[in-house]
Amino acid sequence: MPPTQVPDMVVARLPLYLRTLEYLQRQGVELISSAQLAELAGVSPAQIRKDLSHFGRFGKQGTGYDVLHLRRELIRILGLDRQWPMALVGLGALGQAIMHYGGFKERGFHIAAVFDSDPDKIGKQIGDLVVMPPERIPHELPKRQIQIGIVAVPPEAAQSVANLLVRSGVRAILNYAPITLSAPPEVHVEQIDPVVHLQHMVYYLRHCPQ
Amino acid sequence: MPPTQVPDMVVARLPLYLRTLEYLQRQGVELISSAQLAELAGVSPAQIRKDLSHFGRFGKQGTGYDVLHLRRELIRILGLDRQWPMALVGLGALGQAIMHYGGFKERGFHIAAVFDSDPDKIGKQIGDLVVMPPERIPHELPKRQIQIGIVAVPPEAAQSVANLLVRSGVRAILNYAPITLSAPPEVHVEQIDPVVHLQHMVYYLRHCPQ
DNA sequence: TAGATTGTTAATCGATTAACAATC
DNA sequence: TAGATTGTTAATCGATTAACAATC
Repeated sequence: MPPTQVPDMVVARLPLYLRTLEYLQRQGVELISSAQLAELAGVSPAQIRKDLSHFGRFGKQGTGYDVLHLRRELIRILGLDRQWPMALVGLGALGQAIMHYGGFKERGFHIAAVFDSDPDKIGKQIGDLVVMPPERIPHELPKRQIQIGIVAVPPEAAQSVANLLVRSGVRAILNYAPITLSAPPEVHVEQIDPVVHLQHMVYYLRHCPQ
Repeated sequence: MPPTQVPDMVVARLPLYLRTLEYLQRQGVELISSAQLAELAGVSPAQIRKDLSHFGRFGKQGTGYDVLHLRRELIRILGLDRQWPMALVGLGALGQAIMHYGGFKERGFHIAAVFDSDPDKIGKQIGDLVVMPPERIPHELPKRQIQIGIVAVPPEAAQSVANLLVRSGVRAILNYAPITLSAPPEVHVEQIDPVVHLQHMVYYLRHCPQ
């Protein structure tokens, strides 16, 4: 129950469990064992039980876990029982794709402010938002209580955008620029770089027979 | 020198080092110490030296690493000294964004075949490719020597697309569908799900003061 | 040579797994 | 009750870090 100090690797797996439970719910499954859930989530049964034990006791011996109940508990633990507004910086091809990505709204996230430094884009309407210049970040973010920033600018600009976001009260940054951002320890940064994943896998294509 | 058995976590970090070296090269830096490289890559100096030691000795005591030389070595180690053609399955909003993502070509990856099951999309020209139905995957992939697949279909369809890719000789899958794919151990699967990253970070927004 | 930094070993740290008592 | 599966402890495993001899 008390999140005394949960390892970050454990927290990182909770969204995977949640996603699997949502999948099971769509399939109409009501009850699931740690063994079955582990199979679907790609981890070991012991790991699921150990991970969950950091937060409480959610199963029933001899029976397993109630899918709907465990899902609700994970939503509560992760803090997903509310909407999370985000700021998107950068409206190039990538930024526009992020802007229109359907997966956010479904799961409680939405883009509540958009910024780009291109004069041709500033003032343009996108959905129900108007593109603003980055100088407006320090004013707009606190006003809209935005704590999450998405960085989708070229790598040269990414660090200065991140600094601006941090100065404006952002505490979580999802970085799509192919560069490692530095940020104070209280700001959480995660990175999405498809090429890094591809390069990682290519190592094995080259080093494994066939 | 001999990749006797390198831990996967080490291989996973090599692309980050490579990316940092490319950044340094753009900045005109020619020589770098493990301490400086570590700072930029967001890891510890000892970890960089330990990681590299699995593959050989690339530095010079008292001096550090030659940026250009270490970059070339990492490219060779990762198997990036060639072009890698990929197959993209799914041409919804996400698939189209992936199709037009500029980061691939720059770094030696390109989409060499596109598939979608929508009759309205099949036959359409995109760049210099023609959209084909998924049934063509087993024929087209071996013909074009494609070993990498990108999955960008709805979650319900993702596992069956993955199965089809595996049967057609793919050995690496980059999965954008929000579901954990199962695949035989010789096939490497990596996942990109921005919402999982956001959910992970939100835990700390909720659990840390302020 | 003196100073700096690597490459490598040994020590520490933490995460995963195995096993089983508790219990539904 | 008998069977099944959790929650939890202890053992294992592996990754990271610290430290320093080697060496440029």
